Amino acid sequence: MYRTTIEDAVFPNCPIRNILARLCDKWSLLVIYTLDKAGKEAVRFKELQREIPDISQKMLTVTLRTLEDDGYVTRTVYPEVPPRVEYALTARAYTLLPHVNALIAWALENRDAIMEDRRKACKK
Amino acid sequence: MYRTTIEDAVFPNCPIRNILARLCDKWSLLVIYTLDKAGKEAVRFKELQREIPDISQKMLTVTLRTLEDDGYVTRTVYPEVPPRVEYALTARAYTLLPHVNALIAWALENRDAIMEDRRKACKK
DNA sequence: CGGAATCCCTGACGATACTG
DNA sequence: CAGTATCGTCAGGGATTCCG
Repeated sequence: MYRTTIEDAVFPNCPIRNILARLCDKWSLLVIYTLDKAGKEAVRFKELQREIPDISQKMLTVTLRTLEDDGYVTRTVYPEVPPRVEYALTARAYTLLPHVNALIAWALENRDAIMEDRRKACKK
Repeated sequence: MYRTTIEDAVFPNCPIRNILARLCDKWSLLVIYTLDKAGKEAVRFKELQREIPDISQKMLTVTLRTLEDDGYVTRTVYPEVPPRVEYALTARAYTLLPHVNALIAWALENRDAIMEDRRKACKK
């Protein structure tokens, strides 16, 4: 199973590439947002899948592992049968969340106008 | 020449997927940031390439066109020889910029800690 | 100078099947 | 339940060439 690359080759210190580009893959922001929205301390794997119905099970696993690697998420395995695994946001993730939520709010406000522009551009 | 997809199939109204995921490709944020950083009204194509040396000419073109489609950037062609084309951020882009800059600042603050976590995770 | 067109390839991602 | 393993696809992206 793969994970995304560790560092950008040409600009190893570029915060946009090394930190933001990683958060900006297809699913990461959505997973963080969903974990927060749940309003609980911890969320089970299956529950996340229900909240994001069109993510594949593989990509949910990979995304969570990558988020764990970068310290946004903790993964807790309870030695039960059947197994129970819970994911929770870290303190770091909570300092990021206001910015993410601001972005989402901005996107919501501008969605209609942007989609309209996009449609126009598409017809040309 | 391709451009990224227009709408997300399953959640056509999801602001994260339709607006943010588009901004979060490999180059868009960096181009917006670079246009802003230049501190001018308009920036020429070649100049952008110099500022982002490892972007290919094709991807710079595609990224700029997509940003134009979504109304973040204007493209002005001057009928000269040799041709001159200038790109500028729109008002919409300027309302987005504070959020982007906040994210970049956050990434800078947390870069060392995140990279450290990432390295540890990598060794396991 | 600022592209467009073409070719090509990697890796991100999905689907499916299997497992402790 | 929460994964891992395997395989296949294809779109994102690079390199190169050509053009007004």
